[in-house]
Parts: sequence; structure tokens; C-alpha cells
Amino acid sequence: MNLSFETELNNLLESIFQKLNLETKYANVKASDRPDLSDFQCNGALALAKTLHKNPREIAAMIAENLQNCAGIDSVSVDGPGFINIKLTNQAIAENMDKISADARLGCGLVDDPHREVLDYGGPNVAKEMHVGHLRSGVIGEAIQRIERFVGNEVTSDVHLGDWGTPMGMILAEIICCDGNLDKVESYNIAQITEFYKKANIRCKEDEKARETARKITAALQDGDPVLRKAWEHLRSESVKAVEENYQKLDVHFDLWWGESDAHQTCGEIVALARRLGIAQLDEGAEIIRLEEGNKPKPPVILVKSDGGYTYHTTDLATIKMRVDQLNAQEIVYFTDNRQSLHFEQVFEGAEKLKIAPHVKLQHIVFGTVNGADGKPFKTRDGGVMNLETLIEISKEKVRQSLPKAGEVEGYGAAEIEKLVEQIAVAAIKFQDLKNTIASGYVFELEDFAKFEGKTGPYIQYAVARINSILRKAKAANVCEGNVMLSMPEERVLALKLAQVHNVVMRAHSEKEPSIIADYAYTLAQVFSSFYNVCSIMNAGSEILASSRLRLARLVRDVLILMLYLLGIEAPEVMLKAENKGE
RNA sequence: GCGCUCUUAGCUCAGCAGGAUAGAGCAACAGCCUUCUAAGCUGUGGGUCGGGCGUUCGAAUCGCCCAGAGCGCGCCA
Repeated sequence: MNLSFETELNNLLESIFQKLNLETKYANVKASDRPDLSDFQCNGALALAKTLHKNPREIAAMIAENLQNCAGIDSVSVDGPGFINIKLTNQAIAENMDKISADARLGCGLVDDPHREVLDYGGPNVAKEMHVGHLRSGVIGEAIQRIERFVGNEVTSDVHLGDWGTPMGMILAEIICCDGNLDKVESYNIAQITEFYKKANIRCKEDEKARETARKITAALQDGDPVLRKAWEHLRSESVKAVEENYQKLDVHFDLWWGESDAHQTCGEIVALARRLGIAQLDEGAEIIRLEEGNKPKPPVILVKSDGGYTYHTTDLATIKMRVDQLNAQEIVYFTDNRQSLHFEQVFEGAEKLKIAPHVKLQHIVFGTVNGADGKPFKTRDGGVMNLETLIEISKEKVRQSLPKAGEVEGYGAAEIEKLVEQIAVAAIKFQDLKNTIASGYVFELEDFAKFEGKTGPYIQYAVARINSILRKAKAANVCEGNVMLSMPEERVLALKLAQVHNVVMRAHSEKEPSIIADYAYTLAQVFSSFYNVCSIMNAGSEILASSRLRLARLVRDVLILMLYLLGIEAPEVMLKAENKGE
């Protein structure tokens, strides 16, 4: 059963196009750009006119004629150069609302061909403090994870911890340099470890000898030196704890906490495989795979450095192999910022040459960087960059001020208030990020992350809370939900918006673009607010109308909660307000 | 030097498998709480869609050129 008007109309048009011998790829509708003229429009006639050398209006008229008497269609007209405008009957829309309400998935379908996918996002590094630049990958990845699961795919998410490269050697070298040995390592907490890393960074930047030492220690660690290994394990576990805590706050989750170190074993296999296939070459002391250059130069994959260590090419290739062999991945999707585009091009091409992932779709979803006011990406090293915890705390403090104090509202003690603070603050932060299209970066502005008005997460939560409040009142007054009927234009607009949910989710899924959902959730909340302002529910005038609006409102709430869920955002039952707020 | 991405309202961004009056939010201004939570609603002002040329009946959207910005270009990840 299909509950989406768009899909239904597309199917209908397809059969009409077939009947008329027209190319069916143009048989589709979209929500109308001119809501004053129609609910849906089809531009197919305009596109067809070119190839058929016919007047677009003529073609449109032919199509329109066949649509005329179809079920649920109120009117069809051909306007302008050849737009087909379709208006649905109120009855069809109302019935659709009833059906969606009764559906556990709110009218959202599943993918036809569910498959196993591995999502690689997050990618934090050991001992590096998480800052606002790390926000995107985790938040976007979490949203995609939820969307993919919701449409029926089997998802395994992997954080792909950066725990095995030169930075590890740098920290260990720094500790040895300061302490003389690694005896005290196990007493260091994450803050201290981070300090060592910062110092190591500075030292290695200015001192070639320090870099050399770090490289040697890295190599020894990777070679299995037991003392280094033991120290490293502590660094890793402390970092993982800190990272987990951060992600926990943002409600970002991973199935696997594999790191680059877990791929180490397999790196050897990759190199062996490359040699066996005869695609490994020695070049300036390093072992590489040359890639097709075509008309533009492309640097080779470096499997083994001249010092014998592996590179992130090798670990990424090894990781692909592991995900294919052990997890049976049919699709692997990476979420990183655009600076790594070339890297993944190289890795994917390397994987193809090594034949380690046949028939596996490898995809790199590129997102824009979070930039500072200067338009340049935030960086850890130039100090003073706001870390994630501070950002969350600032947002929470702002929320706290707008909420009543513990005990001021019955049933809301310190714990309940603090829970609300968290839910709202995290919503503000995550939505601020997710409302942007993935591909484009955005300028980080602190005030925006603590804003609750306009296109923000809390705005949507607020709409949900208002509906919850109405539902409580309705229950107390014994008003029940009934069939939907459309009496006011605001109700019609709202219902049509609700009917889009399936297509929105499917688009967000196929484009791997959470902002589509964010945008829809916002628009739906907006349309609801307009409806709310004009159409009283508790004082609707008649019981039938009240019960119809009640159902509509509850449906809005359910859809909003689902959309927020897919974005990784919670919807609190209530949004309390401080007494003298807003003066 | 080469490659990738980008340039839309004062600011931050949508729109871009070509199409009917280029949309939001913020900021500004003017209204709306004795009525379901004003974290809200309604309205106003604000754009030669970086510039130019081209393809087309039709371009913010496609192609070429130019200008500007960011990122990336074998042994850091």
C-alpha cells in the first residue's frame, strides 16, 4: 500500500505516459511551486516538447485529459507554457491523513533492496581534544545511521579511531622525554595526555631530531614492543573513555570502536596481496601502487613508507578488507570533510586494483568544514579553539536561564530540569549543524548554537510540546480523535505537508542528506504553528471539528518526533518556561 | 603550476536531473497574549543570483572564459 501522493501520482502518470507513447522518465510530479494554483505539478510536457517537436501545451493537454477523472483528483489544468497543475480533493487528503495516522511508520516506506552497510564517521584521534570541528562527522553520521536503519538497511557503524599513527609515537616520545621512561604513564588522565600531545606537537614542529625519535618510536610500537604497547594501551583507553563521554552527550553512537591499530595485522596482508598481484612497486625506498593518471596527475598509494611503517592508505585499505571479510559489507560509506577527497579517491582505486571489495559500493560523503569567522577551518593546533564540552556547556547555560528553577514547577526537580536542559541544548547544537546541507561548510558562530528562535531545534521541540499540552487537555476533557476533515485552508496546507513525509525520508536516504529532514521538520512545525494560531482545537466549535483537528495535531507531533529522532534529537514532553522570561 | 569545491538579501544559508512571481532564518520596522505554552503568529522593507559570453522558446540552474575565496596535491593522519 502506498500512502504517498507523489508516488501515487507518479505511477498514475507513468501509465498515462505509456498509453500516450511518451517517454516515462518525465512522468513525475513535485509539490507545486504555485500552491495558489495546485497541489502538485508535472513539468513533463515542457521537457517532452523539445524531443517531440510539438507544442508543450498540446502535450500537456493530452496528459491532463487522462488525469481528469482519476480518483482523488479534484481538478487538472494546463497553465503557462505547459505546466500541468493537479489539485486533489479534500476528501482524498483527509483519507490519506487517516491512513497515515493508523500506520505505525506514518506512511513511510522501506527500501526495495535492503543491504548491509558500514558507516565510517567520527574518526576522532587519540589524545586530541574534541572541538567544534569534530561535531559534523559525528552528528551527521548518527543521523544517517538512523535514517538508513529506518528505511530498512542493516547498518554497522564504526568510529574508526585514529590510534596508530605517528601522533602515538609523538606522545610516547614526549612522555619519555619528560619522565625519562614510561613508568608513570598509567597514572595520566586524558587532560595530561592531551597536554603531552600539545607539547609533542610543538617540539616536533621545530625539531627535526624530535620528529625522528617519534618516528622510531612509532615504528617500534607497531613492531610490537611490549613496553610501548602497554603504555599505548593506556593512552588509547583513556582517550576512548573521553571520546565516548563526548559522543554520549551528543547522543552519537557506534556499534564498533575499531581503530587503525586493529587494521595493523591486515596491513601485512594488503602488502602481500599487492606483491602477489604484481602491482606493488618500489619507489624511493617506499612500496607503492601507481594509479591511473588519465589526464591529471594522481599520486600513488603508499603501502609501506621508506622507514618500513604503514600509511593511512594501507590502514584504510586493510580496514576495507576487514569490513568486507568480517562484516560482509555491501556498501561502505565514509563521512569526512572535503580535505580528504583525494585520499579516498586513491584508496578506492587501490581497493579496486587489489580486488579486496568486489561488488562493494565504496562511497565518500564529503562535508564542508566548520569554519571560523575568517572563513578558514577550525584547527586544533592554533589553540583557543572551543572544545566540544565548552560549547555544550554554553548552550546548556543559556537554556538553564530560560527554564524555571528546580521545584518551581510541580513534578520538576533538579534532575528533571537538568534533563530538559540537556535535551534542549543538544537539540540546538545538533540542529544548527544538521540544517546545513552536508556539502557546504558553515561559519561557526557561537551565538547561533545557543539560539532557540527561528529555524532551530528548540523551535521544533516547542511545537511538539505545545501539541503534547493540547493532547493532555483533550484527554482531561474527554475529547477524542476522529476522522480528519478539512474545513480551513490552514488544515489543508498542514495535511499536504504531512503527506510528504515518505518522500522526504526517502530523499534524505538516497541523497544521504539529513538537512532534507531538518528542513522538512522545520517547515512542518512552521505550518503547524500557523494552523495552531488560526484553528483552535479545544474551542473548535463542534465536536467533529475538534476531534479532526486533534488527530491532525497528534499526527504532526508523531511526525515531528520521528523526524527529530532521525536527526538524533530528542523531543521532550514539555518545554517549561521561567516565570519572568522574555522581558 | 595542476586539481577539487565554492561565490544568491546587511549576515548565515536553501533553491541548481533548465521552466510560471528566486525562498528561509537572523537582523530592521509595524502589528498580535482576558482565548489550546508569545521559544509563537501576521505583515513591511531588502536581491542586475560574482562578472562576461554562449546553448535554449526559457538559465540562479547547463557549457566556456575571467575575477575572487577555501581546500588538496607520494612516505603526517
